[in-house]
Order: sequence, then structure tokens, then C-alpha cells
Amino acid sequence: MPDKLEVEQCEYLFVHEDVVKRVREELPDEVTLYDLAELFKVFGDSTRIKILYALFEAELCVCDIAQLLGLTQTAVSHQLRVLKNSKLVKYRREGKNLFYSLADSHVRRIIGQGMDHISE
Amino acid sequence: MPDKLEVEQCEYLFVHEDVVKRVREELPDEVTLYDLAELFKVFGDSTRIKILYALFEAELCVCDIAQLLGLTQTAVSHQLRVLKNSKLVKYRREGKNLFYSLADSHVRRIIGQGMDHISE
DNA sequence: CTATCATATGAACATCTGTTCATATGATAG
DNA sequence: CTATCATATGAACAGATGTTCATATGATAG
Repeated sequence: MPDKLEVEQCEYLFVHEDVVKRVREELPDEVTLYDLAELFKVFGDSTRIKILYALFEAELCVCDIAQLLGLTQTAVSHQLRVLKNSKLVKYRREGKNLFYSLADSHVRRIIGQGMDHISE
Repeated sequence: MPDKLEVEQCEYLFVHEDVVKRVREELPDEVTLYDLAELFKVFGDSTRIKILYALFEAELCVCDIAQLLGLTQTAVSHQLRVLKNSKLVKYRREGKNLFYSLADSHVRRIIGQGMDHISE
């Protein structure tokens, strides 16, 4: 007895068993889907995008970023924490300063793909 | 006199002129940054990610999606509109049904890159 | 130890976002 | 034309998010 679905709303005529099966098999588990959405949420703010773009060019300390982009220190710090939690940036201390940089190459690729899309 | 910046908070010792220049040159304009963030915002919701994943396998109508993923018709419809506005999905009508499908290959690539990142 | 600089953190607040509920639209069968 | 099915839409509401303000932490110079 293959997985017949509860018919609630429409006739559900249009999907064949194999499609249902494929979707079910390929769909990542709830946790992964959640994590994935969380990751993209991080890219979904123009302040954070700006910060990432700035870090494309060089390692920067918090106040560098703030001044370069015209943001407050506090806002940058809060957003850097978000970026750090998602492992998109890393930092190293040098005296009083914390220098932030991109964590890996995924950041550039993801933003690159996004740019491709919006430039049609 | 090259672009010396207003020193507000820190000494701004750490960034050289050429870095400042590069960041300023490479940073897309406000509108583009905003659009880019808007795009990623769309990926930043697990319901929409689920819908996109389902559409990886086949063209589906609204109620197919709702039943396959255990969502309400209304929620799916609202989210499909968001996806459509961002040109991530398209649809065609067939009688009473609207069949949705992925708009282009960017969707897969962007989600793929995201998956790469979260799987470390 | 104290003052200062760079940065982080927490609370507060306004704004944005996703879902639900109720209803409207649009296609089709009879 | 009317009823019905598939889908869209709008209002309402709860929960999430980003910024600001005030303050704390942590390193360093003196």
C-alpha cells in the first residue's frame, strides 16, 4: 500500500506516486531546512550584506567597518555577532582591536549567485 | 588630498587608502544592496525553502504543495506570491489549477551553496 | 591601579514578517 | 446562470528583527 495521502482540499490528481516519493526522499529533515533558512536570513539584511562586501576587500576592525559604511559601532558589533554565529566571518585580536574577515569562500559564492539572479 | 575620513570613534589607523578606495569602488549602490538583501530574505524562511525543494522534483499546483508539505493552502499561496515577486518561481494555468515551477537555475545553485555551507 | 580606547552586551522599542481567518476571484461543469 | 473547485487576497495578530541608548568588558598605557 503505497503512501496515499489524505485528501483534504483538492483532488490531488496531478502528482504521481513517484513524484511524491521523490519529494519525500529529497526533502532534507526539518532541522536542516531550518538551519538553511537561518543562514539565508543572515544574508537577508542590507547592513550585513554591506559588511560582508567590505570584508571582500580586506580584514577590518569594527570601527573601520563602521566608519567606512557610515554605521554606528553598536550596530556593526551586533551584526558581526550574527555573522560570526553563522560562521560567515571570523576574527583575530590585535591589541585592543578585533579584526574581522570572511570565514570561507561560501560567502562570496552565495552573494555572487544572488547578484547573478537580481541582474537577471 | 585623498579622501580622508571623519574620525569619529577610533583612530582609524588600520585601513590604508587603497583599501578604502577598493571598498568604495566595489560596494554596489544602495538599491542593489537592498535588492540583494530582499532576495536572500526570500530564502530566509523554512516554509519557502520547503516549497522550493518540492519544486526541485516537479511542477506542482498549490494544493499539491500544501498537501505534500502539510501546509495550509493560504500559507502556500501567500508564500508563492513572495517567490513569484522575486522571480524564483513561475506558473502556468491549466483549467482551475495553477502549476508552479522553478523560474531558473539560480534557485538550485543558491540553495546548493547554502547547503554546502551549513554542512561545513 | 586608573584612565582610556575598542568592542560587546542587554534592554527597550518600533518595524517587519508569517500565519490564520474570512472572503473574493476566476475557471469550469451542469 | 449557478454551484463548486482551486487559488488569491486582505485584515488582524503574534512573534521575530534591527537599531539605539546605556553600560559592561577587556586590553593597554601611564
